[in-house]
Amino acid sequence: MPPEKKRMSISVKTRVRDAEATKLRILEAAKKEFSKNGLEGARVDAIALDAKANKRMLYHYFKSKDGLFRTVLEREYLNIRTEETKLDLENLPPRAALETLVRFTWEYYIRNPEFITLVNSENLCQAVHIKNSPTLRTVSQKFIRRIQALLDRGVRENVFREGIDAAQLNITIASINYYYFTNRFTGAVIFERDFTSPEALQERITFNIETICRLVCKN
Amino acid sequence: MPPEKKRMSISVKTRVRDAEATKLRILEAAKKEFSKNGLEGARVDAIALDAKANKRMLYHYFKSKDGLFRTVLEREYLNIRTEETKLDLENLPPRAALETLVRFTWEYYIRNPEFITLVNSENLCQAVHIKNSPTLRTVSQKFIRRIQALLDRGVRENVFREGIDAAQLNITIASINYYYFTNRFTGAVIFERDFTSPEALQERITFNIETICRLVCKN
DNA sequence: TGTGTAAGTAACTACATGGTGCATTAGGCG
DNA sequence: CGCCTAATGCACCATGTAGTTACTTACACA
Repeated sequence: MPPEKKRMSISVKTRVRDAEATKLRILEAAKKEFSKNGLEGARVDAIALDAKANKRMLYHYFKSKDGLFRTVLEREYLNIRTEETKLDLENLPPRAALETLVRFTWEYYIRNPEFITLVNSENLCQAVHIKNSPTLRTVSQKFIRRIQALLDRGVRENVFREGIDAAQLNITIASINYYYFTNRFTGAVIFERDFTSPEALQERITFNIETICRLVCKN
Repeated sequence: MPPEKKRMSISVKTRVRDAEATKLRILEAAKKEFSKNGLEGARVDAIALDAKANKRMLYHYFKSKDGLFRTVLEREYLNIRTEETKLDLENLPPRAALETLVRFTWEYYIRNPEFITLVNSENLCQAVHIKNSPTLRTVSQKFIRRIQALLDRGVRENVFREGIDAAQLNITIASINYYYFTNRFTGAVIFERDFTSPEALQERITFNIETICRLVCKN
């Protein structure tokens, strides 16, 4: 075998042994299983099976079930914050920027339903896994400062009301979108509607944008 | 023994065997355990122990772990709806009635933190336990109609905006209160605040009332 | 081409779990 | 008072669980 073919096999050819690929398969499978059944309900055997990996690998790379959960969760938080970063809030008029933010949050939850149940699991165990994550702290701070800057700009341009706290606003934006999805099953029983029909989704996002605009904007 | 003493023992004396009391102790213990650890995380042995009852009793009265969870959850839903019924929304000015409703929801979650985690568990398993509960359907319908009546009255009295849907409003009121509590642990990490300090609670309920009033009221 | 190391596998363990069979006992009722 | 039913208790089971031990195999580099 010529040496260049050997070299290629490192990066291009489908390798039989590929640590990174295996790790990723495990993480993807874990995300599915944890979000579907919760932290306690998730089965490591099921994760290993779905990842087409051996259970031993899972413990080799992530130490424990909780270690695996921690990694999954941190990746998910990083992912949403990264996507948020790409939002062009600074170059839009304040009101449009605000609406963009609300709509992004909404659509992110639709595209990533796992995120919500993972966060729920983490709160059930009182955030033990992320409590001491400096990375998470840093990206979160950045995000809040960005929203505060948007609020300040809106006030300067005389379109936003004064004295709104960025953290409170963030919590409210998250809540009206998050709650709708996480409680859609009990909601379907109580309100006797299909929460996921296109019409229902349309109605809700419209309502949510209205809610936030009336809260933040003048008039 | 005189017969009246025997009679008394049925209702007054501490009975060694008292089905209703045992049931109640099991239900209280189950509520604690299920809300603390989730449906999958809860241990029937722990429930029996805490209830000072035998595990056999638990299965005798509630058939299975899921049967017990169903009973606990239905009782909790009935409880919040019953308390809501006592709210004097009909005799207050519309705006005050709305504020009363928001404040009640907030305080109910503070007084009954278990409710939130129980509902989260139920949504994780896609509401299998309450899906076919006619009681729950009935009380929920009543509640929504009552809010719709309040909205209508507010419009007639020219203090509320037209065209607001009672279901959407209910979801929003629940969400801005519920989310704050259910996500207070991850929230503490992300926003670097104590979500449960008296000042934080005060700030949040004020913000939430403002949010709802600006959404519903004219001006 | 040979070799050390890291990737991968299968079988296993120790234990905890939800759930039961069966014997026992309290107490309301005739 | 004595009987019959419902409440209770104990010991047990089958199964599933997270985590591990001991081994094999691919492959990057010399």
